Order: sequence, then C-alpha cells, then structure tokens
Amino acid sequence: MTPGHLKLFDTMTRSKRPFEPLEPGEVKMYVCGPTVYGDPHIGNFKSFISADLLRRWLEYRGYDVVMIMNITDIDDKTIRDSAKAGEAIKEFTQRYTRSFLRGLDLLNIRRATAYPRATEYIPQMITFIQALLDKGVAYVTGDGVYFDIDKFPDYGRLSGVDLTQTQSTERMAKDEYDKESAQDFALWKKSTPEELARSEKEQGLAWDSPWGEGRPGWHIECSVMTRDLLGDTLDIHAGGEDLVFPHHTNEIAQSETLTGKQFVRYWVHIRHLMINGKKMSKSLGNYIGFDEVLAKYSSDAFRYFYLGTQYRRPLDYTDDAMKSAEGSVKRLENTLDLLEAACKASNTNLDLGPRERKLLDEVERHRSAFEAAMDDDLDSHTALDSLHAMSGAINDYLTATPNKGVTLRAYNTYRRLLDALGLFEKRGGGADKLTEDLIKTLIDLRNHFRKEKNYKSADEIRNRLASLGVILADNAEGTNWKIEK
RNA sequence: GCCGGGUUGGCUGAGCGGUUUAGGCGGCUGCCUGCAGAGCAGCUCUACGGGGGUUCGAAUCCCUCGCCCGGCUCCA
Repeated sequence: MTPGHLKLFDTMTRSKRPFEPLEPGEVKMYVCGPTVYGDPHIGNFKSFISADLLRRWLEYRGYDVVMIMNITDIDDKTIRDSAKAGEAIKEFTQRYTRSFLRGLDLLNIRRATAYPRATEYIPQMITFIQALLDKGVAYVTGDGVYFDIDKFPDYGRLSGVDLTQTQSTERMAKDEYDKESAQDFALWKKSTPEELARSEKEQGLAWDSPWGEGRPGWHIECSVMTRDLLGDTLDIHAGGEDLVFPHHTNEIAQSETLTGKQFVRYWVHIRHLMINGKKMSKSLGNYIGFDEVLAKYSSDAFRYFYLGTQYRRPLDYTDDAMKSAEGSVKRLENTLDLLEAACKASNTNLDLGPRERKLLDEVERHRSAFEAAMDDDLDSHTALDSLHAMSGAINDYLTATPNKGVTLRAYNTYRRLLDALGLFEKRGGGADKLTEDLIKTLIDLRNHFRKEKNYKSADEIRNRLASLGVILADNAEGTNWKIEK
C-alpha cells in the first residue's frame, strides 16, 4: 500500500487534487450525518454509503482513519415533528437515531469512530459563540445571535456563489428573523414562548446561555464537534451536495474566524439520488425507505446499485436499475462461491503451468486497474468493470481442475477488493461443526442415491435442504454447499 | 433570473476526434449436468435529445434549442 496516489475532487478548488493528509498516514474525516426527525430514506444512504466507500478506500490504501459523523437532534424539524407526534423530543430523536443505525447495519455501512449528538455539545457551543462575539464578528438581537458574514472576506468561496449577484428569493424576502443582513446566519436561536412552555416539562429543548434560553443554530454543531474530536483542521469533510451552501459555507466562516486556520483540506460532496428521473421529495411523495427496498432486493444489490455510478454523477433509482444490479452482483458473488468451494476442495493439480500463470497475470492486471480507478476520485463504476473482468478470468480458470495454492492467491485478491467495496460481508456459512457434518452426511447420502439413479430421493434431499436455506450445487469434483442468508 | 451538472442501444452504464463503436444485466443457442443451479462458448442488441456548424472524419469540438437534476438560508 503506498498512500499518496489517491486523488479526490475538492469542492473548494473545483479540481481533483492528490490526497495528502496533514499527518502522514492518518486521516481525520468528518461526515455530515442525519437530522433524526424521521426514518432515513434511500437518498440519505447514498451519502452514507459513499462516505463509507471513501473511508474503506483510505483504509485499503493504508491510512489510519478517524471518522466522525454527527447526529442532529435539535433543530426546527425535530421540535416541530416531536410535538406533532405528541412525544418528548428526546424519545423522538432517540427512536429515529436507532432507525438510522439499523439502516447502517443492514446496508453494511461500517460504523464511524463516533456519532456525537448536538445536544451533548451545548456548553462547548456556547463557548464557541461567545468567542465569536468577543471577536466582534457576531451580534445579539432580540431573537438570537447572528454571524455577520461581512466580517468574513472569503465568504461563499466554497459554493462559488457571488452573494452580491444573488437575486433575493421569495424565501429570503419572507425571512422573519431579526437580522442586520438577510444573509447573516444564526449561531443561537432564542426559544419561542411555545418552546419555553414545553421545555418546562421536558429536557432537550432549551438551554441557558448568556443570551437567554435557547438552542443552537444549525451550523454551529459541526464547527464545535469537529474541533473537539478532530482538532482545528480536518483532512476530509464530506456530505450531500445540498450542504455546500449554506451549511458548509457557514461552518467555514465560523471555524476559520475562530481558529485562524484552514478548516478543511478536502471538501467532498456527494450527488443526490433521483427516483424515476425525478428528484426525490416529500412533496412528490416519492421517498422510499430502505426497508421497502430490502424487501425486494438484497443489501448487496442495493450497495452495488450505488457503486455502479461514481459518487459525483447522477444516479436514478428505478426498478430496472435495481434488477440489473441484482443480476450483476449475483454474478460477482457466484465467483466468490466458486472460489470458496475450490479452496475447500481437495485436488491434485500442483502445477504452475500456462493456465495458472495466465490467471495470476490477469488477476494482477485487473487488481491494478481496480486500484487506479478507485484512486481516481473513487471511480467505483470503473472499478466494478475490473472486478467483473477478474471474475470472468477466475471463472474461466475454475472450469478445469485448479491448483489450490493459485486459487487461494486469486481468492485473497478478489476478497480484498470486495471488502474495499463492502460487498458480500454477510455471507452464509458460519455453520458450526456439527451442522457442517450433518450437511456433509446428507450430501453423501444423496450422492449415494444419485449413484443408484434414485433421483427422486436425491432431489428430495436437495429440495428439503433448500427449504432450510442450504443450497447444494453439483459439479465434476463433487457437491458444493452453502447456507443462504 | 443567476450558477453548476446531465441527456448514449430492451435496461444499466463507459467512451470525451479516427483500431472490435466497452463492461454488466436481460434475451437466444450450444457445451456441461440424471435434473437443477453455477460456469464456459457463441449469438443477439449498432445507440448516441433536436437542429445547425468545424473537420478528410464527431457520440466525442463549437453554436443553438429542448428536457432532466442540483444550488441560490436550514433538504443527505
């Protein structure tokens, strides 16, 4: 593993840049996580899977990655919807946090190092905001504390939006907040009378501060939590494309004003998912939850679907696309089945002949192409091409009696690349010794029936095992089995 | 209105001036198999949103029009 070849597209410079962390060999990575006010949908998970892919690839490349993902559990929507549900905000957000974590596990998304929640960082936020006030870049009004963007000369550079040219939108015109400039953003919001009334009965809604009871603005949590957990400068900050402006733009203004240091070295933004050619939105009623998808397709197919397109390119969720992904991923998994079976089987091919050399050459060649693709701003689509090519070469090799040692080499490489993509982590198997022996006994019995041409009994054994999730497959060398998940 | 991304065969999705116009899925045929599954071999599928232009030659460059997606203050 030679770190240093990876190139990432950085939103700030709008270009692919060679990735180099501040500390050699270590990556400090922060990903904007969910606001827990409802069950996450498959669009949210595109960001999380892409971030997971980046993290896995950095680890493949030998970096030690610390990854933090925030959970926003206090904001307008959590307040509004918990009230609507007639539930205490804390219970409400905890419920949806669990739902989010469940989704991560179902989709083989590796857990981040930590998931800090906004409500656990209120004292640090207050300190942070006070420091900004002391620097004279923020001001207090009747309804909150605001950051004065005129005090940050570089404001808006990330998004490329020239704010002096921006047309005032209807939303901005209707802005009810008490700000000096429409574009200033809230650091702290004073509680409304309704919120105060509610907070007498439950916690997690309002906190004391030098500016009165209230709650944090949206952007401050990320600036505070990144600093606390990762330091002043992050190597990578990732999130959905919608966060470029205003969220990340405002984070930069806050953090860099406070620390005087570069906040983030590489900004990674992930393109949103579409559905049937349309944007996914609540108003169109076309939001889909991951449970709905997993009821029809495997989690590997779902992951493959996301991997089938580079993370900055548009991706459209359709039934056809999912079916196609299911077929493609099955093909890759079949190769894994064949490899595992070949590694278990006993055979007498001990040669390193032309077939073996050819296989090893091809495996190397495709591995190298895979790595080059992933190094090129995580081009998972091209990487999958190499994986399919490798799969074909392996299948071809396994049509004749393989050399077990050579097979093992191919397996190790193939498996490592699959791990980098997060595919087929939850494999069947995992049977205990007794179960394994019982299955083998039944296979022997069945093969005995087959030899006697008693196919009725042989098929009954196969069918009944299949109904238990144990799949048998005959080949020239014998019978392979696996347990389906 | 402004800024950015996209528009490719039955589906998915590369190509970014000219060798076979990828790969995968699907479909078909053959091999293998008692059958099934998987695999292998072969075939099918000749497309580039519309209209102009540049060029010996364009999906690929330029112009123009259309459509889709995102951002323009709280949506991953």
